Amino acid sequence: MTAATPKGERRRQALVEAAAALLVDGGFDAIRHRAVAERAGLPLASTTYYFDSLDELVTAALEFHGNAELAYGKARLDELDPRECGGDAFIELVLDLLLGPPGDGDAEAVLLRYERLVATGRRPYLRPLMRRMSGELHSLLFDIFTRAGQPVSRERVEELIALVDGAVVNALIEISPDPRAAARRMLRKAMQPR
Amino acid sequence: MTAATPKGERRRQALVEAAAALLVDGGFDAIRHRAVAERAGLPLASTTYYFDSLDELVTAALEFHGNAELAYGKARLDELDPRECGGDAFIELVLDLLLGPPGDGDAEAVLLRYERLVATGRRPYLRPLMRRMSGELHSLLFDIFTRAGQPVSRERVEELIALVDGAVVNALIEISPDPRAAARRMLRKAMQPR
DNA sequence: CCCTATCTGGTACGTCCGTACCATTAATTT
DNA sequence: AAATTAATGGTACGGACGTACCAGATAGGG
Repeated sequence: MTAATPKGERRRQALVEAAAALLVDGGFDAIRHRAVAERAGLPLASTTYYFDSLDELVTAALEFHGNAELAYGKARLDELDPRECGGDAFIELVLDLLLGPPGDGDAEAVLLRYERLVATGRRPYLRPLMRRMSGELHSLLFDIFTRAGQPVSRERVEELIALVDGAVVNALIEISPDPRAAARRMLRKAMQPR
Repeated sequence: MTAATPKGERRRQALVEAAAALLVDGGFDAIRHRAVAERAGLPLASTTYYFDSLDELVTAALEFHGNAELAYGKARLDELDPRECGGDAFIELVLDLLLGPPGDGDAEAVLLRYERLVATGRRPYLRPLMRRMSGELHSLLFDIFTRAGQPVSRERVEELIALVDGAVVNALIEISPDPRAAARRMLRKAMQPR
């Protein structure tokens, strides 16, 4: 169900944002009617009024969060100074796009991106959305490589993404996971000139 | 709690196997007291009698399934004929170790391995176990490369594993996912002589 | 103004869950 | 055989969940 009134639209949006916040904090399973309503400061019934099912709410939350991530990526592309992308800085840029900007809750934040990919395996209804967002991310990386004076094939982009993703997933089982460091190591090795 | 009687031990084992089967079918969330009991043909209370908590049951199931996978890998290593591991056959062997033998429920089966990795991110109590199993798998692959006359560094093994894992996770969002094919493509490219 | 469509929010139903309880039975030890 | 320990299985409790319901409030168009 969609809102028909400006106020209704604002309410609906508040629910989506609350759901996205829960998604970041606790993964897909954290998105529940009651939790979303409480986080948005709205009554329980508002969640069923604006969303026909929980899946719809989950989809909206994922889309919201994905768009935010893509917007961040595009901003980074726009402000990219081709003279300043020597090796290490460029690698950090790529990591920022794939893992999000570095921070305290690093492992926690990174986890979500990969939880999303895997969770999609058991939630087919998310596939179209995930495909779209994944495609845009690939294009974004392609553009960034090109702009940085390191043109690559689309195939190569996929290869590098796979390398980073694999490094991250395998780093998650460490005692104190540092997926970003693992990804950095792999990326550095793969990108060093031969 | 552990069993003290042979019959009790058998019952406990039946529960572990039922839980492992559920794990394969439906992921971690599918392991619930009632489901395990029903699958094992035992009463609900038997699950709480032999396992102090659900986490303990989950851990036992993961360990059981992991050991089975490792045993499969070791068997493949033992029967390996160094004369028969030309390019493609060898690649399939590596894929078998990392994704399990190919089959109908391919995508479904593959999903579990990656769900495990990611789920470990939110279940710290699984980390020691996962680390052990992951380490053994790495060693196994290292041995196989060596035995096959393609010696590699441990670092290179990690790199190839990451590549496969990344390819798989990214393949999961396709309309009809074929993670094995995606992994094969990446692996082939990475291993072709330069 | 009123009427109608939209929205609000409290409440309740049915289900599933983890876990606990406990009287009974089986097995083992003394 | 008696006593002690282990195992069994039916049942119940309290909580969380998705979802439905509905009386009341609100707001825009006639």
